Amino acid sequence: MSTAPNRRPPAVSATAPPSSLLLDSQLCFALYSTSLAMTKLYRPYLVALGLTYPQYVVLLALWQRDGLTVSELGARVALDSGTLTPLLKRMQTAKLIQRLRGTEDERQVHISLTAKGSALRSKAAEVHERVACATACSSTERKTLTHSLQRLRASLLANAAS
Amino acid sequence: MSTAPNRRPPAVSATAPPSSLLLDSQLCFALYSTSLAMTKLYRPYLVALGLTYPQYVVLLALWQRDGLTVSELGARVALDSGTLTPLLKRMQTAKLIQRLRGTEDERQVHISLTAKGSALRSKAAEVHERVACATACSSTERKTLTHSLQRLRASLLANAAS
DNA sequence: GCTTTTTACATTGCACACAATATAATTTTT
DNA sequence: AAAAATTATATTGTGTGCAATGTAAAAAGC
Repeated sequence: MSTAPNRRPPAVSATAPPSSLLLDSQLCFALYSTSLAMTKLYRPYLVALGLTYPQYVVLLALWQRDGLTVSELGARVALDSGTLTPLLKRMQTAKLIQRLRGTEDERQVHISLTAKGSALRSKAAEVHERVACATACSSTERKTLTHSLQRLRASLLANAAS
Repeated sequence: MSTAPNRRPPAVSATAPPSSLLLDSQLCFALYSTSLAMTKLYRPYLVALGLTYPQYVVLLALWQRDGLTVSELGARVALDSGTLTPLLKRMQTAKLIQRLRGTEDERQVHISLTAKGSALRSKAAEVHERVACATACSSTERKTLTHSLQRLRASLLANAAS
């Protein structure tokens, strides 16, 4: 690696970039950076429960409906087997879930909560409270934003790779 | 791994979970899954340019202001050196950027665009257009949502680890 | 019934994210 | 000015995300 001049080059390109390419004007970056910030906010609370954020999401899905197959879970949390298989194995090692091969259809693997996994639900509710506070949004504002994001997500999925 | 009963257990827990823990009611999951969906939408367009999404974000920052140090860039895109250092090395290998050790302060590394990196800007503008279409949002709707997310992000950062 | 196709999950490889730690250069303190 | 503290970047290790591929079971076609 060579050396750079002491003073930085002109701050802005000679030809000003179109305003659409300004980092802070982009919806995608607002989404990306806010999602990372949300995960960072969750981290210390979840670490205290021995969880990562994606593992927490999997538990949310299972608390709502236990015994899902890997692909049903994948559809629910929008992750594929390449992500879920190792994640679920770690959760099994942590004794949060069981992975049971289906008897009716032996290709399927059913994921079910252990007592330990079920018991985390009440602590998760506390975490949710703390995070909700940190958003500095009213319940109504959170709901409105959640709906906007869900609508956007539906559009993005509908128009993917088209 | 053992075997599971053919029929899944009762769909919903005996004690219904508090509505706040329903996956689809959570702002955090709406953020997380929508951000992943956005990245997925970008992927094919960016692959055609030899970029990943975080690399595209770094280019957006550099097109706006070239010659940033690693930490200035990190502040701009909300990523730390553990993420940026290997990412920037890959971008250097791809001849998109240069990494130049500072002469005034030799701890710093200045990141500057190569001709190839600068030239990608016009193609990125095309990608932005296509993605904007796929959001199925008006320009006004996108701006409103972007501002809401920026406000949320500021609150999350302000209340992190408190 | 047997082959072909499809489906469900697992594996591999690459690129993030990030905590924790290391290293070297600068600044501050004394 | 020498020692201590701080700062800037790099390294290591763990855990995602995801494309591409592999494998085995089930379904479809003949």
